[in-house]
Amino acid sequence: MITKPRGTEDVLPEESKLWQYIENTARRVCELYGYKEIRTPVFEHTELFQRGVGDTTDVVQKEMYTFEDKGGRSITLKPEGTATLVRSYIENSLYANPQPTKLSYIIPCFRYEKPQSGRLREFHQFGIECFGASTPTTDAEVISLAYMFLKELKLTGIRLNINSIGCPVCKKDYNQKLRAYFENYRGELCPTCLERLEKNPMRIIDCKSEICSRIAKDAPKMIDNLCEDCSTHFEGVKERLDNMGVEYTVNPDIVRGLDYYTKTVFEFVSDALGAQSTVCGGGRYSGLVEELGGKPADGIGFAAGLERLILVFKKQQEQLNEFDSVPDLFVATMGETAEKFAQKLIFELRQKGIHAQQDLCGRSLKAQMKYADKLSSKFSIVIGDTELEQNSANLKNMTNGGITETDLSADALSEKIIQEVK
RNA sequence: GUGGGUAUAGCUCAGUUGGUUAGAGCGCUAGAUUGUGGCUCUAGAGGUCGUCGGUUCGACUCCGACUAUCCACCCCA
Repeated sequence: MITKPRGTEDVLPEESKLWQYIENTARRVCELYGYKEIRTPVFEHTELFQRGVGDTTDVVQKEMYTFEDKGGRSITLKPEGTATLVRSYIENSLYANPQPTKLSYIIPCFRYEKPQSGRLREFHQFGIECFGASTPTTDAEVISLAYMFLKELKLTGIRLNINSIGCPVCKKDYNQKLRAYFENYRGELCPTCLERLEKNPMRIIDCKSEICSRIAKDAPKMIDNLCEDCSTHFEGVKERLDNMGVEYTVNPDIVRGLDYYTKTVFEFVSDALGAQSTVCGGGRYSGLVEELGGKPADGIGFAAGLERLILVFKKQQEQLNEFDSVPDLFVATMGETAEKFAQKLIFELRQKGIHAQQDLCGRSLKAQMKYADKLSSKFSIVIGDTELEQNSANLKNMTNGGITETDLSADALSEKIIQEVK
């Protein structure tokens, strides 16, 4: 037997209802906010991510699906969405439209990681990006979109954390302070954190090891070391979130792992998920458009992991059946003449928008009725020689057993069904 | 990439200190007098016990490797 590659998943029919519900909710909320969908390639030139996501990040260093195509180009399967959108924004001159440019996407992403629940090698993200607007109002709007999306999904146990990680100016000063602080504890830090001390001391704050996190507790916080511009920006964002009633916690310890973030960063975490609890994460990036060869423009966005949202859904008991099936008809038949007649009748009913089915396995009448029950058909009708002769049959309401007589025409049947449903 | 747990029917799981034809419930298929579902009863199909190798007279059971999966680290959505 050939099995699916490690870290991939089949979405079976039962579950795809949930996917569609989530995707439809995402699209609806985006429309409300004026975000337009953009569709981009599954793969890009490797360089885009090296420069966009950052050469030093784990994602680029060890998690990318990179290969050489037959023309000798280095190609990479998208590990995230932002770099691609920035590329597309520049390449298609979207900056020439009235700004800002508001884009949304639902894409598959690929990262070569060790799978565990909530972490796959192929996973899906719904995200948005807003280019060409640097006001705090923009940050607040973007965060509120994610907030509304999760609210509309009726997920419970989700909290919003926000932070500011500053701009290149204050980041530089801060990194120096941080490095100086951690130098005092050089002997106690874990090996990974010793590496971080050289490369990116901010990540030490995120370390889960007992010793490091105890040391990090008293380390200077970015949020206390913001330059004036960043500080007013952050205050502005908080004020506007408060104003809309979007609940959040300022968490000075959230540090995003992708290089491009500046100023506002945020994440939504679920208490139902264990280690991979971030259900949605994002932030502002000021230098990225320029870094990728465009004229300087600010950007801000987020991405939500669809598989993780689905996990949260499944853990929520009250999976209320709002995905209930529509009223439908099962046509049971006896004999070949009736079976052919039924197929044509069903064909016509479907054109009228009535959901209709018949047996395809050559079952006995009794078995057909059982099958109709398993399909949870709302209505059934039996057609045999008698019915064909009289051009009339009994329409049965499967929920209450009620019977209505009807002509054997698509018009009459669909009318009767619509009446019954009311 | 590191550490640990798990692997028996489509699903959830039993399987005695290693002993011959491997079980249950649910699901699936068919039937319970010939044209009507749900409940009940009966029967049937379905397993190279994750894979490969080792120990043994004999392995689902013990050992090893591999693979998959889960948990934590790491990383992130």
